[in-house]
Amino acid sequence: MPELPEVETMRRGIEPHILNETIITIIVRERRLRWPVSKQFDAQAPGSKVQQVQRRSKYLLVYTSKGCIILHLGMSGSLRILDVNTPAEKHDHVDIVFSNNKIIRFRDPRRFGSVFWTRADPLKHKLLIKLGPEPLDEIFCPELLFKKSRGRKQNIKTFIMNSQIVVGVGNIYACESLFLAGIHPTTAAGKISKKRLEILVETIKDVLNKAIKKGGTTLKDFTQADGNPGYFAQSLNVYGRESEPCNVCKKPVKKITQCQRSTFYCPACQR
DNA sequence: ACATTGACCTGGGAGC
DNA sequence: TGCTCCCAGGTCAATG
Repeated sequence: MPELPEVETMRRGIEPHILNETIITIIVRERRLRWPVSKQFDAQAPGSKVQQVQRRSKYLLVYTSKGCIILHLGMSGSLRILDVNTPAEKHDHVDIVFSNNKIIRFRDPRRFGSVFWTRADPLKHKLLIKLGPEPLDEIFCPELLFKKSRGRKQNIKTFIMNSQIVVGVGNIYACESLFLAGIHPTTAAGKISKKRLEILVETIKDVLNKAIKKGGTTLKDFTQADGNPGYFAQSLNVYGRESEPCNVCKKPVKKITQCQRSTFYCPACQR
C-alpha cells in the first residue's frame, strides 16, 4: 500500500501529535503480523516519552526515552491519530495510547505490516541494516547507480525496486520514474548508459518529491494520518492506466508482468 | 553473487 | 444475490 511518499506524509502527520508525549499503554489485539509483535513491546514501552519520529525507507521510527518503535505498513497498513475512546474495528491490531488522550491506531487487514520494539539502535535492526541509500539523499546519485548496475542482467524496473540498490521505490513510482526517464522497463540494468541513468536518478527524485509535496498517492484505503486522503493519483502517467492513451503520445499504455508484479509503460515513449 | 519464485494474508471487483 | 477467480501499494526466505 504505502510507498515512500505515503510513509513520509504519515510521519509528518503523526509527529506533531505525539512529540514529547508519554506512552501510557500499548494495546495489542493481534500479534500475528508479518512478524509476531513481541510482548516486550507492551511490557517496556509504557512510561517512555516520544523524542522524535523518523523515517528510514518505508519504516517509521518512533524514538522514545526507553527505546524505539519500528513500524512498517506492508501492503494494506494504515496509521491514524484518534481520540482515546474511539472504538476499535476489525483489523485494528495495535493502539499506542498517549498522555494527551490520543492514540496511534495501527490497522492492517492483510497483516503484512510489522511492529517492532527495540532498545538498541533501530538502524542496526536485522531488517534495516542491509538497506541501500535513501533515494532523496545525495548519496543516491548517477555514479552509484552506474557502478551498482554494471554486469547486471536484471531488468531495470526490478533493479530499482531492489532495496539493496535504493530504498523506497515501490511499484507505482518505479513505473512512473521509468516513464519520465523514457526508459523501457525490460532493459537490462547493466546495459543502460551513464547518461540515461543520470536522467533516471533525477526522475526518481522528482517523482518522489512531487508525491510528498502532494501528500502521497490516493489509492484504495490510503489516508493520511489525520484521515484526509492524499491526491497524487491524478498525476500518474502510466500506473493503473492499461489501454488508456499515453499523456504524451496518445498511444495505449501497456501492462506486463515483471518479477510477479505489474508494470505499466508506454511502448512508444519508453525505449 | 545474482536472479527468480513462493509465501505471508484479506478484501474488493469482475464475471458468471 | 452469491459464488469463484483474480488482483492488489511489500519484502523476506528459499531455491536455482
